[in-house]
Amino acid sequence: MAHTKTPTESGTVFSTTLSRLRKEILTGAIGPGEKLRLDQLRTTYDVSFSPLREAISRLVSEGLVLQAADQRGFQVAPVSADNLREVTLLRKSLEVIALQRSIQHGDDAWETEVVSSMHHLSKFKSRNPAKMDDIDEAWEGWHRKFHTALIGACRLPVLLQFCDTLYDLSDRYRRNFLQFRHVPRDVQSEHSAIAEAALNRNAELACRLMEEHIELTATMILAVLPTELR
Amino acid sequence: MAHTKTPTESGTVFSTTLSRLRKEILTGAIGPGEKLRLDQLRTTYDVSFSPLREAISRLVSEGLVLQAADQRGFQVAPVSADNLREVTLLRKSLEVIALQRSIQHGDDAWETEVVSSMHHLSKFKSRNPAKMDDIDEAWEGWHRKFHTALIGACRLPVLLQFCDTLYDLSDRYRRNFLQFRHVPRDVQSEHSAIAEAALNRNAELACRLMEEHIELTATMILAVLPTELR
DNA sequence: TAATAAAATAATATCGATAAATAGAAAATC
DNA sequence: GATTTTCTATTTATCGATATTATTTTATTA
Repeated sequence: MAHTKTPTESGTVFSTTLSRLRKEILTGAIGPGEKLRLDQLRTTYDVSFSPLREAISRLVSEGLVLQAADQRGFQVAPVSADNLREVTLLRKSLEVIALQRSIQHGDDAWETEVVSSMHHLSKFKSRNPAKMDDIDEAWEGWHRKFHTALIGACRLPVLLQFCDTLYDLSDRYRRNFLQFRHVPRDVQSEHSAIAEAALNRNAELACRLMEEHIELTATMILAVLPTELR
Repeated sequence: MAHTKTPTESGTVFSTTLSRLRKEILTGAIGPGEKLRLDQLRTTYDVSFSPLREAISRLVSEGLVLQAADQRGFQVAPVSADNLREVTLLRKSLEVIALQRSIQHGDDAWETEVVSSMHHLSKFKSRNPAKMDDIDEAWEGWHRKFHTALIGACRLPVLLQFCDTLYDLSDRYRRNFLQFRHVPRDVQSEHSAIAEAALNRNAELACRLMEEHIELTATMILAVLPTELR
């Protein structure tokens, strides 16, 4: 079978499989606690075991997948209020460190990135519940870019890695439990306030706003989290 | 070939390969920046590609191995003063959070673990430079157990994972650059002071001592780090 | 009928082989 | 002589098959 590669997909089988798996877990297409059946995934993704297992193995380090005991495979990490609280606590602690340094070191390129991602994000007036899928995916992309841009100039690559992991871990909660609900909140203003403070090099304010932003999201998720998970 | 399994080795091929690789990188048996030749490792460890690559993939997430561009394999993460400074900064930030909570929540089992690992560690009067290998490996084991025990009761599993990763990352510097040097320092006293403060539930003191302990080690490594790495 | 054991089934972990890509060496060109 | 090009050798990434382990089903016994 001549494998006809989709032009948009590039890189190795491993990396595309990793992205695909991560996305399915973040969106909830593969739900919390769900068992990962290797043979089924292998068929669905049309790949062999090696790159599939390699991808899953990465997600284990990231905490999105749990490795059961030997010979008993993998499962998507379960969700719980405790886990969300921990992830939120860590995200606040680490993003504040990163943001503070980023504001300190940020150069022109950094400002450009912040302004640009902020601009793209602000173009989504209201997240139209009609044609959700496409728009949502785009919004999610820019939202992540925005948060990444803000802390991107901190010059601490290991920390950025941690922040990225924590973003994924909390993102899963938001996308699984907050997606289709009406939230009484002006996220747009929160974002622009953070961006403004950052660009004005007001580190203290920016960090405080960021903490509040992260905390508020977590609070809203906790409020709607099924009781059996609390 | 009937694969005769060594009785001491247990678990999957993957997990033993992961441990072995990690150890070789931490000790410097495979040095910083060194390329990982898959076929050579495969022969040395007598395993096949799948579990080998899976193990390497994990080490990439941990930051001990770098994945080069597609199709260009892996290399052990290089060392640099900047990286050591970052890892030190993060270790201090995160271990303090963990230690503070651990002191807050620690129960009898926690106290026992701390006392026990402290005791074992203190039995190594001076690290005899003669029969280094065996003694050093044992000391390294208890040293890690001690640090793990201190923060073990924090009830933040994700944080513990981060701390473990950071311990590895800084441990590599210590074992590669400080091992055979005489250090003008009473590490034993530092450890017992931290343990005492923790058991007395004096979180503030314990955290301060821990920060100093981590910082001091880093300072000494930086002092002897080859100039081209600074 | 409940509990246990045996057999069948399904899933995982690992292997050895193949295909694809890169890096290095030799030849050709300017 | 330096630079580019082609060919070869090495190395990586991926595959499909096999062996091992867990789970479910069926049969057996108390």
